[in-house]
Amino acid sequence: MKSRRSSCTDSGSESSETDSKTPEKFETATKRRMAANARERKRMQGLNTAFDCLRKVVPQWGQDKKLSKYETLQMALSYIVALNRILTDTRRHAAPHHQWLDLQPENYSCLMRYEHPAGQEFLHSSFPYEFDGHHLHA
DNA sequence: TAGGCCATCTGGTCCT
DNA sequence: AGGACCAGATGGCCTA
Repeated sequence: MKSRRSSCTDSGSESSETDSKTPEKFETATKRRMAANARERKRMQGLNTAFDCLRKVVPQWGQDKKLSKYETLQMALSYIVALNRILTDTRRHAAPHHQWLDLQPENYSCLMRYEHPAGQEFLHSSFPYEFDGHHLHA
């Protein structure tokens, strides 16, 4: 755990003046700030854990380089779109005796919760990578 | 050394 | 009132 700030740390030295008019108020404000900082650290750690989980299920460029957060989100998005297309194509060509393949959208819609700001149009954009089962190729 | 990425702090806003 | 969430600021680490 490294502290990135040298000038203002958990000491709460930047509490507002109104909160620190008396030593008691200063102390409570400091404690509140420290507690808030700790909560924020924990929240961000949870977020990073979620990113790590996502990295494990998303195709990687290679074993050596870890995807950045932004890249992870972009890759997950593209990957989901690609999987959705595979499912759609499979359903279209599946023979009747392959009913296990005939998934209904509600059965995998949990994978499609992401809504791109650009709207539904995004879902029809093409997956920009080739996936060989383990790695992606541009 | 510049730029990218990241962790942390902080104050504001919203929600319970 | 207090916690969750968010975005901006800051500064450290790493790589080309």
